[in-house]
Amino acid sequence: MDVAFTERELDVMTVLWDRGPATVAEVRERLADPLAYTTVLSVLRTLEAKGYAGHAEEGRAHRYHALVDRAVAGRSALQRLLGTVFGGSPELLLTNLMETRGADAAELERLRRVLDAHASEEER
Amino acid sequence: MDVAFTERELDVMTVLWDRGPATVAEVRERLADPLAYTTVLSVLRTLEAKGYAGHAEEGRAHRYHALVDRAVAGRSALQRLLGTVFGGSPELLLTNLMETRGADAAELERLRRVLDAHASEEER
DNA sequence: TCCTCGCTACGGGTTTTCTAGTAGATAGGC
DNA sequence: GCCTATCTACTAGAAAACCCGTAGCGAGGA
Repeated sequence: MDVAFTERELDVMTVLWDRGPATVAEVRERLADPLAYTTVLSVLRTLEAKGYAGHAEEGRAHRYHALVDRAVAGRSALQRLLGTVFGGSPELLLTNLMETRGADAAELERLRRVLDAHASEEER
Repeated sequence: MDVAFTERELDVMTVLWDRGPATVAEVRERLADPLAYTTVLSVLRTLEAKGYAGHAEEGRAHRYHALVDRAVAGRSALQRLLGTVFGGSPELLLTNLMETRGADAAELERLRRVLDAHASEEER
């Protein structure tokens, strides 16, 4: 499954992923940019029209929830990025990631473990 | 510096990054999607208008070249992705990357080295 | 010379994105 | 019962993205 969000849609989806099902007002107050209530509603509706989100009635309000998994969206985006900006090289991607945000020892250790986990996966 | 490309612009920039300065025709033939000559020209012109690309005259043709570094574009995109889809967690990002495309032993080794390089960087 | 080919310039049409206002319904307080 | 606050539905308009056609120009071959 391939997924593609616009910038604004991604902002909204992030809220749904982070906080779980939310009403328009809840999404709105967690958004970084100050948008009108109806603007947020519009974005949620397009998201729903595209099949990326759904909603359940809750009293008078609608509670929206993500229909695509965060990981799935991540895969699409990462693959795209890998194929374009990073020329298909995971090392380049990782290097770039490391250079930008300094990782402390603990985080480096966690990252190593991710690689280790995948290494043992490979053996089987 | 923050950079943001549309999907199509990214396709075109990728060609410029991969192949170096190129004419409209050259970009066009390396694009995955079959686009009209004038369409490619339009994209190149938008890129230039945004300051992301430039061109030099070459006979009757124009040879376009990237003005933003691949790494800079990568940083912007990665940061954005990290902050939204991956909830700020590099481990999650790396995990996703590993899960999608199986990495062989050699590649895992290269990735480890990237982390090592950054670890020694940290010590200083 | 004349015609064709390849290139840019210019213009334009369609769709999507982004933002928000207005209208109308309803629940809850006074 | 009535007013107010809060929702959704509907509408809308500007801007951007996307795609391409036509015109016009100049080089190079017939």
